Amino acid sequence: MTESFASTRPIYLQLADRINRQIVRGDLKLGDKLPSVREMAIESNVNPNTVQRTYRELEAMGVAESRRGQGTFVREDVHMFTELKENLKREEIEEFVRVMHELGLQDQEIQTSLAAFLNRTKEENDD
Amino acid sequence: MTESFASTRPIYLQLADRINRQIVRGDLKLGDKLPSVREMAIESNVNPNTVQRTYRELEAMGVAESRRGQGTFVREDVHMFTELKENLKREEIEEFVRVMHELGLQDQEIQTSLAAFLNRTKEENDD
Amino acid sequence: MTESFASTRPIYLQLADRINRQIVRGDLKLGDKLPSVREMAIESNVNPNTVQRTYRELEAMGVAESRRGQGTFVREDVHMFTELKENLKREEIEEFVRVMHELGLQDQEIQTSLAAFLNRTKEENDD
Amino acid sequence: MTESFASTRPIYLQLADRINRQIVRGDLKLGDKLPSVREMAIESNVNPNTVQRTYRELEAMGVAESRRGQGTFVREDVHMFTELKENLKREEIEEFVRVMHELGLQDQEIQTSLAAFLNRTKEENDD
DNA sequence: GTGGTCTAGACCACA
DNA sequence: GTGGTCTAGACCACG
Repeated sequence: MTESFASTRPIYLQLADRINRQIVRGDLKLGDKLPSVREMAIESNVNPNTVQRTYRELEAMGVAESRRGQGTFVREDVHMFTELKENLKREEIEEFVRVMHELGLQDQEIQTSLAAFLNRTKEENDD
Repeated sequence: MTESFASTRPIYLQLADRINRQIVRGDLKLGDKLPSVREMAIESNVNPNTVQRTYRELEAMGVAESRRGQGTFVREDVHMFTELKENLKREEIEEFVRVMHELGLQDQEIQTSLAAFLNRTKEENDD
Repeated sequence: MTESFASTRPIYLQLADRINRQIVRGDLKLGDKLPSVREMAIESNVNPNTVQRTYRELEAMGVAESRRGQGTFVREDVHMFTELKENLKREEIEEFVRVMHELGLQDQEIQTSLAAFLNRTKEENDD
Repeated sequence: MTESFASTRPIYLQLADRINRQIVRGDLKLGDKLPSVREMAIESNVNPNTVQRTYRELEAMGVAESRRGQGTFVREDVHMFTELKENLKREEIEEFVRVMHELGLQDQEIQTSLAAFLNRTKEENDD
């Protein structure tokens, strides 16, 4: 039997991913306060317990810290930021390379195809 | 309001994607018979109509052809195969570039990071 | 055994044909909104899914475009219009020639008969 | 309300049409015996009464004649044959011209388009 | 058996 | 409201 559909990564991790990306993009700055558990639960249409678990996860990853009575904040740690960015980058690259290998491409071809694509879109924007 | 989760690509397209990848990988050869609509429906835990729609989609894309009373087959057309492979490649690259841009990387940095990653893993395999 | 009767062209295609003819005749102008799926289903005494399929077909043919939440529209593309008209013409001619051949006429005779008919009706109108 | 689908010409007339075409094509010769009502009913998947009505219609049109105790035969009348052929031809041409006019073509253009089509298919067969 | 069509009815996403 | 997707289940046509 083939696998089913309906992507299965737990919601609390999907939410953590999203917040991580917001940090790396700069939509969330170091030191910023995250929405309260309840706010975030409403915004994201999930259960507050799920958000709670996401925030715990972010703490465990060293990305956020909760301050009793004040809320949860992005840690003010440049090293964390750099590392987070590197991690996301690495994960994306790993996945990309894995899939391209699956499509039968060699390392060299992957780089060539990427370069060609970037040149193509660059030219389009030059028009 | 933030977007919700799992706003999934329609099942019939996910299934088409999966079949396309099987063809490009060589798990399905040109001329191979796909599972019957009913078989595939059971394998994939979806309704036969959904599979029907997938097969119709594959036919519209020129990837498969249905022979009434016999089944649905991968078209024996090398040109199709080449094009399909190119399309999947392009889509993966587009998505990769999109995400990397979202992480704040410039075109140049994307290429550098990829090259670095490939060198690193290459050295590991050389060990 | 002789063939049965009324082995009809699928309803969703008959409906597409009808709409195409309305466009070519000018009953539907480029950019016009088609009746909503539900309206058309009632007007035509068919299931909404059947209309949906018709509209999907028209979209695949490049004749219509669906705008989620707004409706389905005749594409505003003169090239499409010209091509559609040519296609309908060709199909009618093919069918006509096929039937006339079946009645035992040669290509030359078909043209002669048509010319005679047109002259006859022209004279009638001159009266 | 738009018209419904499911073509409505009565079966007994559809069957008469079919027989007429067989005569004009020469599949049925003058003087040939038509299948018995029962045979034809089985062949055509219709009720014997329907066939009976078809044969009556063919008699009324002067195309067939029933001989008590022997069956129904194509009338041995060359004039009838010529006229029948002319009628079918005329009907097809009328319909064709009607539709082409509906597509916006002038008499002259109809002839030109037909000639072009015949030349095109002729060349293909010359290949 | 196969794929193809159609219906009925549900729910979702967009706006 | 709109179109889009999915399910359930029926029936047909081809071979």
